[in-house]
Amino acid sequence: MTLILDPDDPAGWREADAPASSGASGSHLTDGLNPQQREAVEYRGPALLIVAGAGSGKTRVLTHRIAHLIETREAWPSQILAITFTNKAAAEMRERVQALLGEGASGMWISTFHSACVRILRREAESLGMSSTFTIYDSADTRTMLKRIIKELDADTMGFTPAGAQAKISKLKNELSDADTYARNANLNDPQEAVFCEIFRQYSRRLRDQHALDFDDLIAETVYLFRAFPKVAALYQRRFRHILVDEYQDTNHAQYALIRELTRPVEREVVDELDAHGILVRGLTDDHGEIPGASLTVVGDSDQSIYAFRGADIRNIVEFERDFPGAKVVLLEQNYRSTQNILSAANAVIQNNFDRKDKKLWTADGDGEKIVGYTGYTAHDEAQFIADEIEALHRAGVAYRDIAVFYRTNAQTRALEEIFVRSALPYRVVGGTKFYERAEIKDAMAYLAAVANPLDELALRRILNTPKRGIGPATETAIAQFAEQNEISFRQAMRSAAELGLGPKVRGAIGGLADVLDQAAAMLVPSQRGLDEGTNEGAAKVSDVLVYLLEASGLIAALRNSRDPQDETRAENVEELVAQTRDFDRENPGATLVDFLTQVSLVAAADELDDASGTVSLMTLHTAKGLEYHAVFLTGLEEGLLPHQMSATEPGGPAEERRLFYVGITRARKRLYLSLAMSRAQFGEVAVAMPSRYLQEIPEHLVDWKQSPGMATSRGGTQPRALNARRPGSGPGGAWGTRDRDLERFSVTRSAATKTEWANKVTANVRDNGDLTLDSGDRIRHADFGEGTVNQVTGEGSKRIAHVAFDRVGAKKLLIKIAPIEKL
DNA sequence: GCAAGTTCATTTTTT
DNA sequence: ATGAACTTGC
Repeated sequence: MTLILDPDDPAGWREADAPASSGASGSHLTDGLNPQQREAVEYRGPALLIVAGAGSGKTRVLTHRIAHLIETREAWPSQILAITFTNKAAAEMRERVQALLGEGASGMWISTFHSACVRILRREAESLGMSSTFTIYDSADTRTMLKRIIKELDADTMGFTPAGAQAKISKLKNELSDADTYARNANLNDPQEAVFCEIFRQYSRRLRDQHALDFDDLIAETVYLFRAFPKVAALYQRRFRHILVDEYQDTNHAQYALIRELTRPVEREVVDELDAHGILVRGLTDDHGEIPGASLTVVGDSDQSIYAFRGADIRNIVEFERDFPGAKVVLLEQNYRSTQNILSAANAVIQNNFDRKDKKLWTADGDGEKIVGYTGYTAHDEAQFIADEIEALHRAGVAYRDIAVFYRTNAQTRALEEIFVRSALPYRVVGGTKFYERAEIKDAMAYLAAVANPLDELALRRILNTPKRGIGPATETAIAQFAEQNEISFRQAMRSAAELGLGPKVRGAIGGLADVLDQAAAMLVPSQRGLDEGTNEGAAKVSDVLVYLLEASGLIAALRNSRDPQDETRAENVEELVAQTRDFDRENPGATLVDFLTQVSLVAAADELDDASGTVSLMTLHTAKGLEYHAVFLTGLEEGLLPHQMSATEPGGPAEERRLFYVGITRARKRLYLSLAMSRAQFGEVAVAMPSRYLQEIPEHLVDWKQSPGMATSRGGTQPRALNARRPGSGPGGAWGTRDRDLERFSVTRSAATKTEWANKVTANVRDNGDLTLDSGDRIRHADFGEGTVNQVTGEGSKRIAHVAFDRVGAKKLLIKIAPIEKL
């Protein structure tokens, strides 16, 4: 029996074969599963909720369920829509399903909410009166727009900020509200409200004029499309017979509504109409001539809901049974990831959250090692402990890629990075400063965006004077006004530069830019054959267009010829972008420029993770969701950081922070480290930090404190000290969280000294030992570690690493080029 | 219109 | 402490 796959049209599939009996062909898909997992794979019905505790094998269940549906011939791959949280998770799921089936399963839609919606919207753009090449604006783009709007409306005098307006608009869109709906219910007598309505309206209008959508629109517009055009909706309702949603606890109202629309039955009249248009419906209809709603499977864990700030509504999962009457619920509680000690800690912490269904993770694999705790004097001290422990793990055979360091805020990476660089520890920050957020990359991308969508005013204004070509703000405003008055686009107004009464130099510059963009656009037109066949044949590759734009616009030349030393790095970054477009062209033959722009817009932090890289991963607790590591370090476990200061005022804030901690704990397979600092620099000021309240929720016997908060404050002589501890002082034994003025003073001096010597590694110049040569046997002195003997030197050039046995603190690895050392 | 100097806010998490 | 944003002088 062969599967004949027609990815985009499952028409006629019923005639192909009678479904095989599920037992026989699906057995290898249920072997080795526990009874609950097996039920989750085999259950058939309109709605299924899988409550999957952390590490309970939910990805396995999902992939097996999909494969089972296909192998039993209950569904064609093209009838399956699976929604994951990140593109990486989607790719992984696709691979695993294909591995289970042993053959290609093309036609399945496995993607994020956003990617799936873009795909639908580009296809159906016409219905919405929009170009299929619409631009997707990221949060930086929308903030720029809002900034302009607020300025023009003088709304800043009323206390409006771009960030504030952005948050509020995003929240409204996630509730499926729009500018008009909002204005109708708003109290317009309140001037504050009235101005906000105007901001919202302007913002929406500009997006529409520029054929651009923001992140929230991607979901909301798809819902709108389905509600306004039942026939369009019916195409997708008919196609997707099985919808599976992962991380359901983090869906917001708009996403919930989208799922509701997709699982709606197709009414008889619409079915008839589809039939009349030659769309096959035979075999899909029930006795009433309707196409029944798709079957829905959602997987989630309300204890891991950590995106309420972004509109995620925990009620979606809590009230699933009410929303979908007759839904089956399967509970997965057995954990296959972590040791019992780690799970006991996680259970103890999450138990403190009220109104949750009691649920306890358990494993059959034994207690494992104790959790390790450490309290540093400063963030640098904490980071040093982490670096040392990572080295110890590595020596014990744990690969770097199997180790991760988590933190609450991105700002915490600084201290960690400084110490990791100095310790020659290979690491990678996931998320954080993203490549595509760099100014020079955004510039280059804006050129591409302006070519792909000529109505994209934001992109045009960005590149208008980048590189510098003598077009200043005055000229920019003049063009914008001319466009407004004549009701033409910004791009068209540029063509009319002659009518603006500008000088010949400026006019030439504008014309030159317009010509470059026209030329690039011409490169992208497919050949006649491509046009006839609706393919992209004959169109220039993305990399070729980018190279043309960079050279013809003078952008790359400006960076190369600049005397600003940072521009050299920027030129390299732009070249890296060119390399990335080449990769894209190679991996996606026939893909368009718009495809490239879409992919870039929708990358998530976790998508950057490269499993093959031999590096330690650093990321926020949010990014860590869904991942797992052999060893996990949870850092900065202090009041004000976790729970974060900002969460205190939010209703449900502290509970969500606790879930965040819970998510962090449950990422660890074998080893878990909890660390904090007694003092932390914030805004350049050093402040005393208190241990996080959540630490006390972990039973004492589970944690082995190498240096407890009490020890760190008292610095008593009998206690084990930090590996690079300062002189132990004397003093009364401090309790959990007591202050110590000596400590404060000490920390300030230490960190200040370190800071001056070790300015930021990216921007400022780092200490450079240059050609310092070291050999085994040499004696050196280190700023922090004191004197020691070099055992060995490895690596080449600037990557040479000294393996040093220090007299006081033992063995360390140092990057010779930048370590604060001198030869004695 | 541009470069250098000064002020100022910034830090919660992200598709 | 740092980088963005604004002001001042050429």
